[in-house]
Amino acid sequence: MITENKIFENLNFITESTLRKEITDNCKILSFEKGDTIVREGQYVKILPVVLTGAIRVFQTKEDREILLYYVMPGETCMMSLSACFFNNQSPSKAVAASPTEILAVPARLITTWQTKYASWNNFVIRTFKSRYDELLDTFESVVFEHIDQRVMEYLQDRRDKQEKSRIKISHQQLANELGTTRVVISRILKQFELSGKLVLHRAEIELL
Amino acid sequence: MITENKIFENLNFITESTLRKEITDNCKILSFEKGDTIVREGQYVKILPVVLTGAIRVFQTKEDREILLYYVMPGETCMMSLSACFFNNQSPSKAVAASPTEILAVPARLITTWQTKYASWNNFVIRTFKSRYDELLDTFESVVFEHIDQRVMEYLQDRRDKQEKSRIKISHQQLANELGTTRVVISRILKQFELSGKLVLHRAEIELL
DNA sequence: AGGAAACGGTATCAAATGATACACAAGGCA
DNA sequence: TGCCTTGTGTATCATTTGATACCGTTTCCT
Repeated sequence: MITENKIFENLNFITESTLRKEITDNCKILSFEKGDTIVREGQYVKILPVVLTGAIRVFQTKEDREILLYYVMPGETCMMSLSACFFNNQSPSKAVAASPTEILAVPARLITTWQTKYASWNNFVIRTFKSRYDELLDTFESVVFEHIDQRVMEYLQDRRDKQEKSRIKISHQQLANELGTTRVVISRILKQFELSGKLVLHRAEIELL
Repeated sequence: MITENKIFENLNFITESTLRKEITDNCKILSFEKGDTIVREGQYVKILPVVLTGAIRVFQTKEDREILLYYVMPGETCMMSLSACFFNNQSPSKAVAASPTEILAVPARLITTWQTKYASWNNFVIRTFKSRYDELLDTFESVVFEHIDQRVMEYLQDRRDKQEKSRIKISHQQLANELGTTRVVISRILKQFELSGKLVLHRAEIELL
């Protein structure tokens, strides 16, 4: 079936055929446009979104500031929702589709059931907890011990390594929102980097050298 | 037996008697003096420490700066070790006994076994992942969006609420190490708070009003 | 008692970051 | 074409935080 292909080509770590059947029987696919809000701050979460295509941006806000927590990529799920589902909690952060995105919506009640029943699902859950924690700890360390200019450079290098292109499409405002600072600060820092020959600035695009 | 009492009076969430037996058969109790290092940064972790008495302080360091991640209290375990055990990883942070501390040392290999076998253990694992994540996220938010003076006040109020005493035994240097800043900064802020009548300073002790 | 170590107060200066304001350019769209 | 939105450069000033230095006090240890 066409639907099953779409699901399991990104969820190939799910090996048990009985689990595959449970998934197709109990879950549905939801689609979001770029910019759509998937989870609001403080929302009670009833489903676990597993990304099939696209990406979800999870971030924190305070007044007009934002800071990125992480992106949920295909085959991954959202830490917030996962822990919120386990304990019927509110999500502490916002989640927005970073591009046109399709998710597999897993009903909250099945998460724990499957976890005791299927090794691969349990693995998925544990792996999510662990990698999201490590990620957050990493970001935490940067925020605590590093200056913004280093964080900017690391962010750009990280992006470059992931996309394997040295031109990164992002505006100064967006970059500020990723790092929890303001546009002016970013513009100032980027200009310094350009003057010292580390990168070249284009409109809404940064070219690392 | 006296040992079993010591173990399970703090681990009363472990209900299965078979699991209790496995614990007494396979685990041992380790004792640490205040200040003893339990896990070094970058160490491979072979056992999961579950605190029976005392407390473990888990924190990050960079040069001469420190910042608190969390305390592991009786009946709790350390997130780092847990995730390090699951994936045979290095611990990203340091752990030190905050007071004379006894731990139950669970061999790493049993963590996953028990997790699929015993509901209460699985619960313990998931609960640990979740609460440590929430804690870290909370600290993260403070560091990103708040000024140090607010963080100092929140730290003190938090301590007061936990110990139910308005006199908090802590030196300025220790407080700086909890919050990732320096002694002079803390002294300055505390003096402001004292002048504005929010607290009274004593030697190595802060009295909240 | 005497000295070392820990603790805290404070002044001075520097650096990092933030806030505000304004100007101009590029691109989209009616 | 003309206008509006978005993106960027940059100056000025304020605030926050950090670094350093020096001093006096308290506590601990021998």
